[in-house]
Amino acid sequence: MPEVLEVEAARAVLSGYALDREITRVHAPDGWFLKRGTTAAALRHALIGNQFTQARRIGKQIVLDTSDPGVRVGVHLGMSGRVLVDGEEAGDPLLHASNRRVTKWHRFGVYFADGGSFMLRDPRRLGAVELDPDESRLGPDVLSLTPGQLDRALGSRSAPVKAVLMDQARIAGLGNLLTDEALWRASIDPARIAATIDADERRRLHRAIRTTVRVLGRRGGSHTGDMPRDVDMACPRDGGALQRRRIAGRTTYSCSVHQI
DNA sequence: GATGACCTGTGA
DNA sequence: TCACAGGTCATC
Repeated sequence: MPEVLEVEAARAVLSGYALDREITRVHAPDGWFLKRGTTAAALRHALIGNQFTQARRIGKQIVLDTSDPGVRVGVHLGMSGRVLVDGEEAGDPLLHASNRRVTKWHRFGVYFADGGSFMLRDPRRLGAVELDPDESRLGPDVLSLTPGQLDRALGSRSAPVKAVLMDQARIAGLGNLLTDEALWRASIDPARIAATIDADERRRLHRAIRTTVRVLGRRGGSHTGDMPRDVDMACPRDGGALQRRRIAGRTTYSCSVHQI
C-alpha cells in the first residue's frame, strides 16, 4: 500500500505487534524482491535469533531496527504491498490491488518463536526488502512537514509542482492521490512550474498538505479525498469540469476552474 | 524532467 | 484484448 497514510498504518501494526518477539525463521522465496545485494542467506544470518526492536518510517520507507545494533531492515510496500502480522492485516483494503489471501504473494516475512509471523504480501512484486537501507536519500517526512521545508523543496525548480511534491528526495511520503488532493485543496494547478508558486501560495499549499494528510488519515486512506477522480463528475467546490492529464508520468486529476 | 521499464492482477 | 493501477528506477 503505497502512500504515506497506508505505510504509516502498516508501521503502526508492526510497532504494536511485531516487536520484541524472537525470530526463528525467515521467509524470502523471491530473490528478485530483495534489493541492493541483499540475499535470503544474509537476511537469515542477520535476523534469526534476533528481534525487531523498533518500526520506523520515513515517507513510504519502513525501517525495522533489530536487537543487533548493526542490523536494519528496509521494507517497501511498492504499489500493492500489505503487512500482515499473525495473519491479520492493517488498514483499509487497497482499491486497485487484489486483497485476496494468496500465500504465493508472500514475498518476505519472518516467523516468531511464539508461533506468530509477519508477512509482506505483494501481488505485483513492486515492493522491496533490503538490509541497511540508505535513509539519507529521502527528504523530510510529509507528516511533519514545516513551511520552511516545503519552501526549500519547491525552491526555484522548473519542474511541475506535482513532480516536485512527489519527488521522495525532496519530500518523503506524498504519492499520486495525496498530491492531487492537496493541490486541489490549495487551488493550485498541478502543472504549474514550482518556481512560480509565490509565498502566499506556498503557505496555502503547506496548509493544504497538512489538512489532506490529517483528514484523509482520519478517514482511513489516500483514496478518501474530496476530489472525485472521475472526469464525468463536477468539482464539488465550484461545479467546474474535472480534467484528467498525465503529469510527472502519473494520471492527474484537477479542477479546470479553481486550480490555477 | 519526461519516458519507459520493472511486475502482476483486475475489470471493461 | 486492452487499459489501468496509491511506486521507483534507469535512460535519454
